[in-house]
Amino acid sequence: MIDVRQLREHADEICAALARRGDASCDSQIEQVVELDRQLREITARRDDARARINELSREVGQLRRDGNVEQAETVQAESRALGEEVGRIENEHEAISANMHELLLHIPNVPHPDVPNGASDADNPVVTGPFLPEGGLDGFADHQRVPHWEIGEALGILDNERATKIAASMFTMQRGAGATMARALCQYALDSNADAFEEIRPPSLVSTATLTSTGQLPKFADDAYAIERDDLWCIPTAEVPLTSMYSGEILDVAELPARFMAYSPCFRREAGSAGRDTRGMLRSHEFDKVEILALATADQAPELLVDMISRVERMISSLGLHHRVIEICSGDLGQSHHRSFDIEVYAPGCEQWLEVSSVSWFSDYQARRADIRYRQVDADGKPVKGTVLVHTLNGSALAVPRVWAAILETHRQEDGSVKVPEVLLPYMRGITVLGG
RNA sequence: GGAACGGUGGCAGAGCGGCCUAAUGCACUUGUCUUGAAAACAAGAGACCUUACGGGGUCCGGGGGUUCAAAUCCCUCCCGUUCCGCCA
Repeated sequence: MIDVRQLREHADEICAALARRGDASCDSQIEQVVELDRQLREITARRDDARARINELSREVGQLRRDGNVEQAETVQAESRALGEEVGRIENEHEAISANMHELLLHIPNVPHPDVPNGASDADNPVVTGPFLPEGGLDGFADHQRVPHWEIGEALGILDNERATKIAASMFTMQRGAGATMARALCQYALDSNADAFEEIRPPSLVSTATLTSTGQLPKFADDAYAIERDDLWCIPTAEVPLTSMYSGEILDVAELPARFMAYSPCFRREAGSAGRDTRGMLRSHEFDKVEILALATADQAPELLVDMISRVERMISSLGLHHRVIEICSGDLGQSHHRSFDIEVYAPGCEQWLEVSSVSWFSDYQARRADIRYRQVDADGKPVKGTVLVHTLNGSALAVPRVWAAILETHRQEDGSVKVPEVLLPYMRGITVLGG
């Protein structure tokens, strides 16, 4: 959510910033919110005055009854009762306006960072780092690398999606043998690589409706999540969901910031609307493994953390011997909650496409307002300052297993058809150095 | 799943229709005293909304109800502890 107070005072600037997203409906929504906010404050004032009067009268009644003056007490009670009915009416009005305003606010997207490039769609996302490719560029890959991973996986007996489909449904995957080992090795490697700065969390994989609303998946994207209706729980689509909500409703000490967390988790996505797309191999599936990194920070700390998180992902991808580039998401392609966002893409020579393997994003205080995560500031002497401030949140995938797994198969396939395991994964591979060797 | 008991300020913990504008203790902050500290004494201290910056309102797990008035009574949901059952 964006800040209503900001909206009140700088509506024009916010409208202009949101216009860059290319969504024309924002102007009228903001106009409505500003008007509802005005009404709400007026009604709140009326309600509070009436309540103050009731409190006063009730105290009077108490005193009169103690004094034994029953008759006068009853007169005052009658007055108070009438006021109570009035408050009830005002409250209903207040409730209606407040709900209306909240609903509108939930749909107004975050303001893009000033440095976000203008653009209409993903076609306009500029490459900001790389591409890092072999000599000869996209033509520099050898013929033995130009085999799609689903063919490699099947030939080596380490991918068995047919059986995954049999026991679950289409778009579920299953790795076996050394393939399964390598999938797990990737998770361990990603966790170990970030353990210097991030606390490891093993969060719940099912969360409440309230939790899924805090991070913005609900109410708008309910169709994309698996629901367990009987118990009113949802399967998490990413560890971002439980990690962001860990401190919801809490007030942190500024000394605790930046607070950095990482978690391995399974991720469940219904992929509604994606049926039939990327159905082969590992490019898109209903359940996959991912290691997520996330930070709660002050506004000042956020830009530096963003850069750090991106370079962590880049280093990891490079260390696996993969070819990558970093693109910045342009204003028209930016997700609803995002303030600024970068994708790390890996080139998969077998299926001949750039695969999005990570998205690192800065949400400013947009998520924190929804999740109510704040911190207390201190002054120059280190003493707590009155009041609280919302944190900024950042997160990104440190490593999403399936697409990296696929890129490894294709990139490191050797002339004899086997696949060389990247050196950094060897400590987790139980002695396996080659898949299918 | 069954039963019992709980959920109150940073923590502990009283209150069980009206001086609750929430006792008391610990921790905290600021003063006084002191060379400094400790101790003692005194005062203060939360969050949120709103404001004509004087204030006003809300917050005792959540929601609803009874009442002139609810931390306190009623309903309901959530969470916790203990015991039983079941289980990895």
